[in-house]
Amino acid sequence: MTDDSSRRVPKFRRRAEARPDEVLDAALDLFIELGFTQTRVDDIAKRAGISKGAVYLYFPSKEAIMEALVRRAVVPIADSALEFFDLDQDPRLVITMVLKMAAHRLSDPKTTAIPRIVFREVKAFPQLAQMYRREVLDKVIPVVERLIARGIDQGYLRPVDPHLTVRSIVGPLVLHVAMAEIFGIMPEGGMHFDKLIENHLTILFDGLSAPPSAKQWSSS
Amino acid sequence: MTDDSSRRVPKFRRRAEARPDEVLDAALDLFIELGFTQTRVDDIAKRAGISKGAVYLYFPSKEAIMEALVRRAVVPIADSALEFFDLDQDPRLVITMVLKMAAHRLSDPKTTAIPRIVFREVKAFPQLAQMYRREVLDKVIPVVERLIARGIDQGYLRPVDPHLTVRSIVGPLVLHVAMAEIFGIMPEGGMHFDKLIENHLTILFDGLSAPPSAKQWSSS
DNA sequence: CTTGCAACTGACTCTTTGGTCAGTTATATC
DNA sequence: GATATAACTGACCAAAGAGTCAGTTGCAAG
Repeated sequence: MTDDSSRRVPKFRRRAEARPDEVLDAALDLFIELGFTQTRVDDIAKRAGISKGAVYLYFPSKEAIMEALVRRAVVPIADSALEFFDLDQDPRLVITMVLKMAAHRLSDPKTTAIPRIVFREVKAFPQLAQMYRREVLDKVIPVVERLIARGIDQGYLRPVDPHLTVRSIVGPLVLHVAMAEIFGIMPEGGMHFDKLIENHLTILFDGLSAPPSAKQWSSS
Repeated sequence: MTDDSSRRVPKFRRRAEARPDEVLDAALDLFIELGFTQTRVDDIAKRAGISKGAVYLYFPSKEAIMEALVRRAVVPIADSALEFFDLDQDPRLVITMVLKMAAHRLSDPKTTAIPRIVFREVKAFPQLAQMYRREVLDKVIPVVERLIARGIDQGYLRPVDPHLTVRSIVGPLVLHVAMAEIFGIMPEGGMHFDKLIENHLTILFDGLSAPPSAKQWSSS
């Protein structure tokens, strides 16, 4: 921990350079399954195929594992989300594409793993929520807001509040996942993300109200 | 603990009949603040103004406190929610009323306390989630679905999937609360529930798309 | 084969905390 | 005041689990 002399060439023999990642993978599974407090460091070690002592060669504490876990996952998320935004399209096309992509990704439990952990451990690790916010939400949300604002300017969308409208766009998808995750409430026969998105997009763009010819509705 | 003779009239002297509720109140605060595992029984006792031993006079274990806590809260929730549903109205009026009422209630952190606890402790206490589902969601959701189905039959609403549409109605509100709770993301100057609901209802009923005269959109 | 060292082990310590219980206090009744 | 007993206390115990470290193992270089 003290010297870093010239002879320390990085290609030196080493039985396992991949250990830290193996530990994080093991920890991820267990933190999802049991939560942070209920997971024993010994279990993480066992699952990673090493002893508890070895874990402490790579991480100074259990909390550090949690931190590293989220840090490792957090950066790629925003990047992969942002690549679908094209601000020069009809925003409805972009929203359609992005939601379909999101739904597809959410079919894989791995996608929701990190958010789930962050949600559950906010109180114990506020810095994780901050990190997630900074690295993911603060990057993605403004882009969506800009997309909406632009859509309004260009006459595609009615004049709505971009900030609040973000919630109307993604809220249903989040709730769909959350209800299934927490309460096991889902459509018969599966999550049917495609149907959810289709149903949601219809409402989102065209509204719930029956066409003009039907009984009217004036927003008070 | 063994006899129950005739002289045991229930009005007998007793210094505190309200103790169990006091313990639950204390536990609620602490479970929200710290989560179940991080909360010590001693802390619950202290906050309830008694000693740890006294807690065990009323509850056989720490887990039993958690269980009783949710059980106590869960029944009134559905009842108070259902009183606002009137199936013979224009469903848009009903939805508007209910969402405004919900938003008002959500301004009080107490309202979200139990759901937050249930959410955080699902893995450790699956029976809590089941209880919440049975006592709250399974009572409320079907009513909303019936409201939507009826609205479609009566020509107020377009033909959508009632089950999935529930998510489009309440998802945005849930996300609004969750984002504020977890990440501190909210509109400048406060939660502005009124504005959220207004913005959401506009979209929900009339859609995001600009009026017909503008550029068109055909749902593929 | 010998040597050197990074990688690793697992028994141990120390702290925390759920749960117990022998003893104390407060109150109602006579 | 005397007595019975419900209500309560807090010191104690035992289990669990985070973190430590003296010792062991296995690989690479000469």
